[in-house]
Amino acid sequence: MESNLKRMATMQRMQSTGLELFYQQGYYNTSIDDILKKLSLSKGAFYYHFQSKEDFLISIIQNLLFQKVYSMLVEPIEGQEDPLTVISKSIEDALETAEHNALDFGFVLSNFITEFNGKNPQIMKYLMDIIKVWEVNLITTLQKGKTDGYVDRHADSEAVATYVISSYIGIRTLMVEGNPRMLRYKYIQQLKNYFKLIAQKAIA
Amino acid sequence: MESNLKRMATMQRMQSTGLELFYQQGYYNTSIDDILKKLSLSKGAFYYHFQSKEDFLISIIQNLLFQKVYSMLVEPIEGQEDPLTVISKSIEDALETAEHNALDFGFVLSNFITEFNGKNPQIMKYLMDIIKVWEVNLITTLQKGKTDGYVDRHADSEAVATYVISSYIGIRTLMVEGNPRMLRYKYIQQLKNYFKLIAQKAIA
DNA sequence: CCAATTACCAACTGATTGGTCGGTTTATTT
DNA sequence: AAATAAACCGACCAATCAGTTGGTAATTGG
Repeated sequence: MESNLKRMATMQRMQSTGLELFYQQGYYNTSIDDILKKLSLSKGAFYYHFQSKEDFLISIIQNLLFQKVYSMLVEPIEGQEDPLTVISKSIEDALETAEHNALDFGFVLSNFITEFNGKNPQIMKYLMDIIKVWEVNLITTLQKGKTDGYVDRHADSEAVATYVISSYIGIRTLMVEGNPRMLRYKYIQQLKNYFKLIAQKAIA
Repeated sequence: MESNLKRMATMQRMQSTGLELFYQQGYYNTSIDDILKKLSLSKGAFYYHFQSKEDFLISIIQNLLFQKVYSMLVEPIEGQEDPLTVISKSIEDALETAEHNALDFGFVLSNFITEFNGKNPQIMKYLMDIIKVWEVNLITTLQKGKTDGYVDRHADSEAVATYVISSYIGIRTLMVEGNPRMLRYKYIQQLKNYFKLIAQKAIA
């Protein structure tokens, strides 16, 4: 029974390192040996815990990635009033994380979408499901914002959500090169401008 | 002298097929044999014309990709009056191309950026240079739009350009899955809303 | 304390890849 | 027509990779 803990601990270590390397080098460009070398583990250990490289990836997406995206981009918005403020805040936080050090999980997600597009429909489904959760939450929050008087009633919540997600994915793609700090500043500035429009009456 | 034409023709065929497969399957996931098989050519032919796979890719980026992005996203805007209208038109056209059939080169560009990020700085530079050309052109056109009275003088042209590029890259990433037609519609709708703001006075 | 289960090791396999090389065919020049 | 060069062929090499297998070390329950 206690061994179950060790099993989980080892699997977690593998998943965590796997996500890190998959993010840095891409899934197809990262060999299982790369991951194992970093952990000082052997092939046998890997295939004892996971059926295949793909099975390993799926477990990472559904366990690690989903949770991280959720806690970073969904939870901070959920049920809050003044949606436009909390949405821009959550995105700004995500971009700041990205700028300072390392793993911005929203970006990991969009990287994976790009990498697996047209190659692995099953993986794509898991990834798009995470996007969907974010999207639905944005829409719900925006709609609630309408009844609470924060959002213009004429705004198309679905379209706004799409636009927000798009611009976030795009700015993260651009931030990999160039001056991330400046890019973030410019981006947030325009996002807030855009939100002003939605907060107004009878324009959107 | 005449043989030079044959050389160029063969190289063009290789580059064209190469770009198509690199776009569909990714660079690292496409073997040289994949390309040669499609062209009924041999390894020898490939290495007669190109030094390496990487050299091949660079030639594709600098010859094919650059020109295509330029003619699709830069040229239609260049020197035109009423910048906001022509910009949204050019993006709408690009998305329509993407939706209907095949190669949307702006998206090829952003796919490559994602794939080579952190792996090949040299390739990244070539790719970001193309983005830069687009960005500079957007900024120039927006600035000209200010003096011509189409764009609000208070608008931050650089920030607007960044925001436009970001959202385009993002929506294309999303369009790979889901309903591309609807996504395009929603996106363009919001882009035009955003542009209304910039056309107004003293807000942006 | 011992047997059984869990966790892990590391050599190996078969397939794929980028790249090489000696040779053949096709076109051009003289 | 002969000689030269350009264009292409395809077998081969070394490296890499996902996955297998037969074993060993550590843990645990009886």
